[in-house]
Amino acid sequence: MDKDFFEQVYQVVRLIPKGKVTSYGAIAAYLSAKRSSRVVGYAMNAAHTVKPRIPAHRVVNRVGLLTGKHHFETPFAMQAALEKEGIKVEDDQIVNFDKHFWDPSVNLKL
DNA sequence: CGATTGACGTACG
DNA sequence: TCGTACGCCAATC
Repeated sequence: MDKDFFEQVYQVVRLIPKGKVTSYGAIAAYLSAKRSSRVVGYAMNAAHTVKPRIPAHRVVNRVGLLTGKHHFETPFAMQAALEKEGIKVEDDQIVNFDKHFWDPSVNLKL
């Protein structure tokens, strides 16, 4: 099994603290593949096929937009999950996204 | 095997 | 400042 890019992505997503969110580009950049941001999103697409469940609801695009909410079991699942963690979501967009933003590299540096 | 799409991001006009 | 175009990697048609 070639724990490829996908495994790495899942690993990072699982490391996202509760009440925090990150972006595809951040994960891609952390994996030194910022140019493959799309692949990160694709990995998330298959995230539901991996175990344990991947908190994909904590992963959004760089503007904090819940672009992938439509891929959840229900479009509300993502927003509900975020709000449940204390993150406000308005118009499918995370409020104070920059404030809730979490970078994988931060976890390492610290 | 070639073309298109996608949960993105950056560059250019 | 806003809108459009392109690139990047992988999977699907």
